Amino acid sequence: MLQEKASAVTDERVSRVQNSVETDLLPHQSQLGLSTASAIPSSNEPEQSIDNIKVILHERELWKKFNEVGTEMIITKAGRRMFPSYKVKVTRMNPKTKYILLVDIVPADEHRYKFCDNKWMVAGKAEPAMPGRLYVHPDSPATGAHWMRQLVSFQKLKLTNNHLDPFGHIILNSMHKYQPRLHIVKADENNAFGSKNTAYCTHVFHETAFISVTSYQNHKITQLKIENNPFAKGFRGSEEGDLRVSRLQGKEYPVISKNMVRQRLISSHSHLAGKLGAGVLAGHSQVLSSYQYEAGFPLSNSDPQDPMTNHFPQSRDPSLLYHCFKHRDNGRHLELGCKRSYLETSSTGTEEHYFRTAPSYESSLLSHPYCAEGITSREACMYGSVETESGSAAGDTDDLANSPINCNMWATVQPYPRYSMEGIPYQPFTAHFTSAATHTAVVPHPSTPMVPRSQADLGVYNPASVQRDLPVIHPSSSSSSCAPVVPGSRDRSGHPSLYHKKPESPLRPHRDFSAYPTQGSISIRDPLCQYQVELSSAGTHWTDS
DNA sequence: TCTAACACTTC
DNA sequence: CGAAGTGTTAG
Repeated sequence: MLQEKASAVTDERVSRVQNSVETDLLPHQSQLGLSTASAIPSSNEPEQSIDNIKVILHERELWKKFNEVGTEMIITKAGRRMFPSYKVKVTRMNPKTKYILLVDIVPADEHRYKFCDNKWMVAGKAEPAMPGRLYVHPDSPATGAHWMRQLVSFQKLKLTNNHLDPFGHIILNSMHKYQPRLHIVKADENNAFGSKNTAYCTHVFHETAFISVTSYQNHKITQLKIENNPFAKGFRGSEEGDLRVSRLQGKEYPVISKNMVRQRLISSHSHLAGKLGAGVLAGHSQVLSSYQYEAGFPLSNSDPQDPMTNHFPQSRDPSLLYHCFKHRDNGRHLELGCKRSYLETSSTGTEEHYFRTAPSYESSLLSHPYCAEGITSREACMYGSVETESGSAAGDTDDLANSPINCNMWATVQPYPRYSMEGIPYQPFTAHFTSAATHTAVVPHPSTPMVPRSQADLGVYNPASVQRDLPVIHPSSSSSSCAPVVPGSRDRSGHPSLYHKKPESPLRPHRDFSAYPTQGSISIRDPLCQYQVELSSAGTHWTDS
C-alpha cells in the first residue's frame, strides 16, 4: 500500500542516504537491537536497516504554502497544536521490527525575530533554548507494519511558551524560528530504546520550519490557517460577500471579513511601523552569551534556491546535515555525527534529510569545542502528555489500536555551552533520559506497554524549573541537547543518571530544580505516560535508585 | 507582547 | 452532547 507510493517517491533519496550513511555511520549495526528484528527475515526489502526507511511529509503542498509566506505557529500557555499538523507516511521499515517515532523541535537558527513592515526581521539573539522536549508518538513502540499501514500523525503535539509547562508539551520561545524533526528509533527488547546500540535516524522537512508567535503577525498566515484548519471554519468569510455576522461582538450586522479588514489595517500600519527594524534586540538581551548554538545551524531552511524560504530572513544556512546514525555503544557516536554532516541542502525541501543524531543546533555544538564535552550528557526525558491518552489520542492519528503509549514527551537537553563547559555535569537531565528504554515509563496509567517503571511522575524534568531556578544550568547542554534523544549517546561521562522519578515530583535533575509545580495534579488527568529514556550511554540504565 | 474569555467549529 | 481546537478581541 503505502509503500508503493512512497517507495517511488523516495527512491532517490534513499539511495543517497544510504551511501552517505553507510559510509560514515556505522553501517547497520542496528542489529544489535534486533531483538525484534532478528526474527525477521528481512529479506525482501532492500535493506531494512533503519537507514533505508523512507519518510514522506504528508500535505507537503500545504506546508509549502505556509512556508512560502513564513509559517507561524501559535504557542500558548495551555499548549496549542500545530497547523498544518505534522503527519508522515513511512515506508521501507522492517514490518516486524518495532520502532519508536518521535518528534522534537529545535531552534532553526540563533536569532530572535520581529515582524516589521510586514516582514520578519532578525531582532537580536535568540534566547537560550530550553531543554527540548520530545513528543513520542502515542503508538510507540509499534512494528514497522503498523507504522507503514497508515499515516503517522503527530497532530496532538502541542506547543507552549510556558517554561514550566507541566503537561509535557513542547516548550518554545516566542518569536524564534524552529525546525521540527522526526526521529525513528528502533525499539529494543523491552520496547524501549536506550540501549546502547540503539539505532535511529532523523528526518527533517524544511518546509515545516516555523516561527513561534503568541498571536499571528502575518495576516497571510492567519488567512491560510482559517482557510485550511477545520476548527477555524467559523472565521471563513462567506464567499461572496464575505458577509459574516459579527457575533462576537454581539452585533448582528454583517461585516467584511475581519481578516480582510485586518489585513488592510495591518498593511497600512506596517508601512508606518516598519522602520523600527530589526536591530532591536528586544530587550532581552539576555545575555546569551553563553549559549550559542553555533552559528551554523544546520537547519535552516534553506534551500538556497528556494525562494520561499526566504521569508524567514536569515535563517539559516542551507545546509542541513544529513545523516543517520546508529549508536554504538557509548557515546561515541556523536562524534561521528559531527563529521558527517554535510550539506544536503539541495534537496530541498521536501524531503527529509537525514540527520545525525545530534540535533541541529547540536550539530553546531558539535562543532564547537564544547561539543565534545557536552555531548555526553544528552539525555532526553519524556513526559507523558496529558492528553494523549484519552481517547482522542487514538483517534487522531492514526490510531492505533495498539495503544500503547500514549503520548509521551521527552525532553532533550539543550545545549548551553557554558555550563557544560564548566563541567558541571548536568546530569540531571540526563537522568531523565536515561535509560529509558527500559524504563519506560510510566505513567500513571499503567497502560503502557512499556515498562512501567516508575511512575509517573510527571515531570520529568521540568524545564521550567530549570530555567527559572537555574537558569543557568541547563542541563547539559551540549550534548544532550542535541541529541535527540534517544539514541544515545551520552557519554557517560558521568552522569548516568537517571532519574527517577518520584512520583510527584517532577523529575528533578539533580540539581534541583525545584519547583515543579506540577505535580501530579496537573493534569494528568489522563494518563500521562512518561518514559524515560536513556541514551545509550553507558550503562546507565537507570539507576534507580 | 501576552493572556484570558469568547463564539464557533470539529470530533 | 460535551470536550476540545480555532482566531478574535479586549485588557
